Amino acid sequence: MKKLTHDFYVRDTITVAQDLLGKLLVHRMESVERIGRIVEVEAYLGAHDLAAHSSKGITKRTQVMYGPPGRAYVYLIYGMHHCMNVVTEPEGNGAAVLIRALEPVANLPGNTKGPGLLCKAMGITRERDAHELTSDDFFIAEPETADRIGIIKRPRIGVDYAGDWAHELLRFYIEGNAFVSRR
DNA sequence: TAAAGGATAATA
DNA sequence: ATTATCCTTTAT
Repeated sequence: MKKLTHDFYVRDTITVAQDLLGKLLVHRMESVERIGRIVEVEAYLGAHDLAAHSSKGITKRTQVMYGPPGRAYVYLIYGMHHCMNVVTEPEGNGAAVLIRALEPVANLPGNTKGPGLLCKAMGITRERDAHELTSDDFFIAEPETADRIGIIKRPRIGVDYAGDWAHELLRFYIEGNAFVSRR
């Protein structure tokens, strides 16, 4: 399996977000290897993006987003669900890509349509916050066979409070895929 | 459509 | 220390 390296993540966030579609998210734990194909993502561009957590500046929570790219940013939302992001762009930009839905590939029980559900199925918790995605137990890889895919662009979900940023087309998903959370 | 639930960040 | 808020899900 071909693991994505630092060079992949350091690029422009929108580019990385769209390139992540079709890639494989791999999490190895307690001798099980869980694998899901990324079918839906959202781009969070940095401090100027009012919908991004990093727009509040550097805090204990957001310092991961401002750190080096290629790391996981995992947080708890609404007191009960975990969401996973991937930090992008050079250190200091505070940009990241939220993984919103997976298509099950291996050892993924239950629903993976939605950021909270996918983390539950993958076994991802805050213990994986700031974890290097170039590591051997938690990473993103290039699939063996990459078919050509169509990309649909839509406004992000759950960010109505972000003013004009709420309308930006920063949510991307694979056209026609049955595992996209909403359409 | 609304309630749940805990961490977070702002306020005091 | 207290409170408003939240990149969601589930159940009514």
